[in-house]
Amino acid sequence: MNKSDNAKIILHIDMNSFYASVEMAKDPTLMGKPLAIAGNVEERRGIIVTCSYEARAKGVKATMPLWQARRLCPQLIVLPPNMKIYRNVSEKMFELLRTYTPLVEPVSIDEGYLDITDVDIKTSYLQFVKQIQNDILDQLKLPSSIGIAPNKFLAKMASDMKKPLGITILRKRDIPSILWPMEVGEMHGVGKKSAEKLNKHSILTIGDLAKADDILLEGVLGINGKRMKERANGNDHRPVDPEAANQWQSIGNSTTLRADTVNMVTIQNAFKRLCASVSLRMKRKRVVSSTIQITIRYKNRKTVTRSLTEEKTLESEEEIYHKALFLFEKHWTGEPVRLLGVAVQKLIEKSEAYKQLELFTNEKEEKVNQFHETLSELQRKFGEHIIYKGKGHEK
DNA sequence: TCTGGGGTCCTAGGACCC
DNA sequence: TCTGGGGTCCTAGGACCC
Repeated sequence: MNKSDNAKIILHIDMNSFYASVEMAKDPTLMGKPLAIAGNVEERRGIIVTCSYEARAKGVKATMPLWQARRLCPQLIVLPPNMKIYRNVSEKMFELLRTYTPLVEPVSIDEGYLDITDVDIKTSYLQFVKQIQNDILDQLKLPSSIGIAPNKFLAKMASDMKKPLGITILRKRDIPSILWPMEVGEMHGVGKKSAEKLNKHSILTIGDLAKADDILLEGVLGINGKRMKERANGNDHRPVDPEAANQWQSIGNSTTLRADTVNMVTIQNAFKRLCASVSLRMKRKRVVSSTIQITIRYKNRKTVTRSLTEEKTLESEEEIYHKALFLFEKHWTGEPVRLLGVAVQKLIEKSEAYKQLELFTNEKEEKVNQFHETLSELQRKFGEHIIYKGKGHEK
């Protein structure tokens, strides 16, 4: 028994159909109507990003092609995403959450974890959480669902159980009756592929997973098998980390072209826009990178990624564009291209990058000096006929 | 006439070094 | 005659999430 773990009280806050709700808060005449946010609204490739509960009632779902959604719900109101506004509202939402505790970890634009273990609560936890939910609704006009549990995993599963505007408490002792009867694919972290694999071994529910054989699980899911079994048993020791959201692993942009193309000018222009955006975002976050990756998706949806790593770090639009185009020209099969992407990885904070460069240069100098000392020593010993052919003399 | 765009983490093979 | 084993880095692909 882990005392500190048992004692924790974690919340998972999930905004209900966030983009659609923000649009409704902005324009109340949309309330109560079937509303969808979709990318590429005017083009055939649009898909539903999110939709209101009124639209869901008609069968409209996220990731559904727009034309299909319109067929199911002819009255559907469709708006393009306005990410700037959503990000702004999201920031306000997290600011509000930080008034309850500094231990707030944003997970995405519309969800996050709170550790309220050490918050001095005068009323009951349920009352306290109701207050948070009401404050978000009053101040931002946005509905949310909140899970209360002893760890992140259970809180996440709990927030998903009642939508919209739900509050769900999931205690360890509730696990056999509430969590275990659920299908294994409903578990956070178990997607379609893993669920299929588990089903083949007669692991159908979260309860089956909780009791499954360790060796079998490792064979089916690798290292993730053990982790998922632990979670199915209600164990999850990940702390709520307010800094996690500021530690970027990669920054990338991609775009599906208006039509599949082999036109080099179209391709270059797309890369230019993508690289400009990636470079701008790097500058804002004050990071540089030494690894660049491009993505090419072909007409038949086959997707390849190609990357390169260099000693020198990249940051400017021109440098990134140059490398991206180099990678594209080297690896393109010549088939029609559907999507292009550019991403930078292995990010280093700009301030750190200078330090590392200095260190690297110093090391190099030291090595050169050492070499020359050795050389002089040898020359003293054996005479001048030992001649050093440096790089510049080769070929 | 189907399937966007933003991410994270893990795996597996090959190169290379000791 | 036939050849180990550990470690790290790089690259590409895949699963998963919102």
